[in-house]
Amino acid sequence: MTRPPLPLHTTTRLLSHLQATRTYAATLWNTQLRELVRKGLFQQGLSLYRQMFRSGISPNAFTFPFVLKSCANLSLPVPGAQLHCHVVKTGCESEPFVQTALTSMYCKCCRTNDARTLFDENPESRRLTVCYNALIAGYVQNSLFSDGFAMFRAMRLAGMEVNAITMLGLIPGFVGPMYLGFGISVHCYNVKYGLDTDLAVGNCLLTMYVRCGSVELARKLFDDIPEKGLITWNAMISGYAQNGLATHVLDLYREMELSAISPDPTTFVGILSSCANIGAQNVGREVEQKIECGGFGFNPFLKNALINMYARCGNLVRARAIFDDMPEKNLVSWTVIIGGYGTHGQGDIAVELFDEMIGSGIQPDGAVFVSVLSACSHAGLTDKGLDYITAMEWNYGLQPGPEHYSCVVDLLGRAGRLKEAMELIESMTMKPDGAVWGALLGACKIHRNVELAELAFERVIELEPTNIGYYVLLSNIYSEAENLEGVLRIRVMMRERKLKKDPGYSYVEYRGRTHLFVAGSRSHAQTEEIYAMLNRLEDLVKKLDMPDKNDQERKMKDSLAGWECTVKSWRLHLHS
DNA sequence: ATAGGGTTAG
Repeated sequence: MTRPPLPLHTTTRLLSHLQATRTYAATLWNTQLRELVRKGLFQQGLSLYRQMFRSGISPNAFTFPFVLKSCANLSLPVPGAQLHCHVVKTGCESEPFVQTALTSMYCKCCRTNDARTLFDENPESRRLTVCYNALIAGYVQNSLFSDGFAMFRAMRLAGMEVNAITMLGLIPGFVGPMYLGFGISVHCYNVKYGLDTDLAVGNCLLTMYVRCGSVELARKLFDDIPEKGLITWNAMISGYAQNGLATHVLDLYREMELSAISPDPTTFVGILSSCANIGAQNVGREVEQKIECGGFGFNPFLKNALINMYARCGNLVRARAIFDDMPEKNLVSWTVIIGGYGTHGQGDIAVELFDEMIGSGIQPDGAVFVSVLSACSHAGLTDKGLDYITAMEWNYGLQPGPEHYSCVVDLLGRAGRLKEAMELIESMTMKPDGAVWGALLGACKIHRNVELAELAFERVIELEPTNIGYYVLLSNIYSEAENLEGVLRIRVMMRERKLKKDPGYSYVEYRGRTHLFVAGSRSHAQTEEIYAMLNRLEDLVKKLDMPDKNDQERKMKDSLAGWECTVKSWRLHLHS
């Protein structure tokens, strides 16, 4: 029954055939792996690698870069380190592609030290630009800027070639106005690279200028780039949006529509955030159409941006509809909808939503507490707000920042609890910022406390000497207290400091047209009718302010409660 | 075939 042994030459042939098949098999696996990684299916990529390993197929130098990239993107240092062992076992460690992939993997997993060890232990990596590039980018992305710069210096001292990708890794490390002049020196490197990388460096510089606080320089560079790509447009639009220059954003968007580049979700995010800031709901609706047409309707970033836009424009019904329709709401979705209800005086709904969010198991962060706390203060839910600030620290282990303290000072202040507000400020562990003292000053205005107002004012202008709003606020407090000497003193102060109040203005959209109202101006064609309507509304609100006679009237008052502040702010804008 | 990089909501 035993088989005769095969002749030796057959065995060798079989073995070499098997070897060849195995190499071929590895190639097949690699191809599949590449496809998965290219599509961003990193999880699947990793399981394919595991399958490959179990099948006894030896991975090669072409395999590792793909798998390492998957680990990097999923931020999995443990499987990453395991792969490192496989690399050593299969003798691929000196392969430049594998080395850089390993370095990058360690950096993306926040293990810059391991990446550095790898670099130091492989003498040949000191001769590879790509290794320096990976390490520089890794340091910068982990905010280890000085290490990144040191690496760049070492690279130049070693006489290594610096290329565009070195710059792409290095430039994001330049944060702060002192680096603004750096753009020019980047151009001095005059490195040769393909047009697309050239453009990427431009995009990167543009973003750097914005982050260093100069949208002007960014715009100059933008205008200098002859063939702008999608990312160039996006970087400029986001730059304006992040600096609150909403009208610039909308102008640029119109310009972009005339160019050959079509917008993508990133573009729309910037546009929508600007629409939210200036209440441009008609542009927002237009963008929503474009999103649907472009097939981006399911992008969660865009859904959140849309909810925010509608909520801030006052269209809570539409905002809520999109919110309810979202299959997976994240923390930002909840934050924007809570903030939306809060800013429109519907604090009760905001609070309900916050509790619902907690109930659904979402871990809150500082930002969502800001939105729920400000909702409480706008709706007069003082005790509820105080409960939240306590819970924030004790139940969720979040350290309140100045932005939370200013909400609570506002909360206590509006309720007339000025003494407690003051005590809270004194108990703060960090230095109070302008908004904290500003909130106290605002509360002093409501409750006519001149003495405390003077103290708050003194503190707030130390921190924000050019914020004109605070001078106006104190001047109004003096004027209500008939302290003319005080009013005069503030006026002199403002003149000395050359502070001039820009006239207030607002936009009101009506039937698809945007109307501009400037304080004191009666230039609108329907000024007379508008004032007449405002007076009627104001009378109505005053009448409703009388003691309640019956339930019916109270209900009416409730339903109009939100209107009061709207009417008042309109009056402010229309009346000098 | 394979590495290193640019834009993103509150």
